[in-house]
Amino acid sequence: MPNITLPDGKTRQFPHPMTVADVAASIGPGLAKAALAAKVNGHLVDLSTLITEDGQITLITDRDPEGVEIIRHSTAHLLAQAVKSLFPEVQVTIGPVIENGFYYDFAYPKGFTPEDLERIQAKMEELAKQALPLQRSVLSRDQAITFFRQQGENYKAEIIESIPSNEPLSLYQQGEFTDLCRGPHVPNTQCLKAFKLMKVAGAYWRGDPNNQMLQRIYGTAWASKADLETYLHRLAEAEKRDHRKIGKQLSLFHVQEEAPGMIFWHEKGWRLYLQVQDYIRNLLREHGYQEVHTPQVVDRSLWERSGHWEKFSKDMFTTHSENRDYAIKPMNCPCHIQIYNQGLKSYRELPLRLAEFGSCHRNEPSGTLHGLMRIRNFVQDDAHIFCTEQQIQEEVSGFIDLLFKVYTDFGFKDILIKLSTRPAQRIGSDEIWDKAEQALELALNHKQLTWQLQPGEGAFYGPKIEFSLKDCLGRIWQCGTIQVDFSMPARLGAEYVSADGTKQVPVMLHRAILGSLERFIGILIEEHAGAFPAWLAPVQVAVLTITDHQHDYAHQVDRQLRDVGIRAIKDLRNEKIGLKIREHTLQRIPYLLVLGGREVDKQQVAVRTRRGEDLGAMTIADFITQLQTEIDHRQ
RNA sequence: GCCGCAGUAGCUCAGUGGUAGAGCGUCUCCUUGGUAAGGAGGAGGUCACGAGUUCAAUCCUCGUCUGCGGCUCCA
Repeated sequence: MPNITLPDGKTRQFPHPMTVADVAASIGPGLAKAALAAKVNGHLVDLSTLITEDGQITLITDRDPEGVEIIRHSTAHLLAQAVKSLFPEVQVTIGPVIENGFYYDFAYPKGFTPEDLERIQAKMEELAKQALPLQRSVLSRDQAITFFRQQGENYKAEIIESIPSNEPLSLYQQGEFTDLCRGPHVPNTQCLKAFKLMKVAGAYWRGDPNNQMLQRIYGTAWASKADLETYLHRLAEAEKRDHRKIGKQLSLFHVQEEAPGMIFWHEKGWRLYLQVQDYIRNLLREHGYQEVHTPQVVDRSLWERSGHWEKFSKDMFTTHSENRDYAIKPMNCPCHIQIYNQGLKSYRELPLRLAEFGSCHRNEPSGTLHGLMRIRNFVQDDAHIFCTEQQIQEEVSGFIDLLFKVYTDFGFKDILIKLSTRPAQRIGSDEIWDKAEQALELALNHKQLTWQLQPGEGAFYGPKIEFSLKDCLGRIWQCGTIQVDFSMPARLGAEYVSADGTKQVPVMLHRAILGSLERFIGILIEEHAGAFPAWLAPVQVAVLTITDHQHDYAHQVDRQLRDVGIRAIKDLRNEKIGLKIREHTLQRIPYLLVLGGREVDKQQVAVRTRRGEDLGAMTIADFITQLQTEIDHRQ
């Protein structure tokens, strides 16, 4: 006699056990039709689940986020079914839900072509129309292994073998196709109305590069065709923000074959770059950092002592001269320790903060290069803080404050924070790891930040916090970081004299706020879609003449702007004002000053913004005051 | 590095086994025009690079380089 409580608090009593679908039907035919699954006492279950005991039931439809996830998961099964029916020799593996969709990995050495994808999509649509029921059954582990081995599905059998033996396994069958799955799933394939296969890619079995390469098919799935269209439209809009595209349109930078993974910065891109760098440079000076500069090319012996040569030599660019091997520096820290080591340091000098905009080269694998985001030559807003163990937490705390100020100034709000703790292979005692991890954790918690723990993901030399931002397509890129290092100062002989007169090894904190300036600027470009706030805009003002009678006045206006440090250009071409406005608007220049006969007569400028607003005519002095306020406030 | 796809004018792209085309831009001329494209004419390409097949390759095959989408990696 199950007693069922619904979300509105009402209870219903049933004379005998019923399925979830029956419960839905008892509430109303509309719900019975819309229901995809249900949550019974907090657990997601199928509509076919038999309810034998009292419980809380929430029915799930495609209006619930869980409902959309179930649709995505079932669409992954539909994909597998379609692939198996078109390509019987393929073996299935796994097919999870991801953000906005799903993927499924198949073992298929021949690989799928784009044409195959179209055929698969068509097959899926056909199978969806057939309204095939998804039927759940439960097998023992051994039965399941035998079942999949018989089907020739060795990957599935391998997955089951790794599941603890006492757990029963559920299988879902739709038509000819059966897949191992925890569920729940939609009741039949007709519930899958809006999906699209997006791309094929290689993926290693179990994420291990030593294993076989599988074929991964990515797809997106939604509750309705309208949602799917909205998503595809959003995607197309997001692609327009791509920093590589905007970099070309606005002539900020380019790359070419002769220098893979390295950037040719054009004038406008470089102004943006310098603007970002100057901002950080001033901030670091205000916050007690000493800016230094160290060599690009350093003898191999230093890298041997730091440990880089042994561990990372294949990822470093090297050069050779007069019987000596050199490495082009992949990072600044060993060089900073050389500066630290000049002269005996006292505990009174700590914390000592050395900063450098050092150009670093890393020979990243070719397949990982990506626009400005992942490159082989980059500059970090890098600094190393030499301090005592007791000073770690305060330094970390101060750093996080500084980082948030910077990210806010640049207009970022969505910042992902991760704390990575001790890996299996590491140096340093457990006590010191405890202390360092606690210092990082406390610093995060004191600021009430949400963060994610990544156990075992720390560097071998110490734990770290990472601050990441998303690009226009939602890909996550690490930007800021702070890492505790127990290893390198000792390896390279850094010491200080403590209060009791003994020599001690300082702790070193590696830290960067922006991380790679190139990567940060890449994300900045996408965040603003190239329409930078005035304080960052490579060109802040364009002075446009209507006819050549205004040339002298345009020179005058341009001169006045430059005299106060405003980045201006003038456009004196023999073109109509409409064309000039169009072109400079497309170049995302914040302010356009239109000069015609009227402006010359009144000694004014007519101001138009890149958003198309007409701010009217004003004196150049008024315009400068207004713009400078905007720049000063980083609006 | 691995899997797949791509590389044609400065840019965006079309195209074909018989040595190439559009729009925009550039250049010249006309036009002096008031808030998102004024008009006319001209120039511009070793079809990424190297081999092979063929009477003939930008097109087909193989290799290399680079880019794009993923995977792995990211001191």
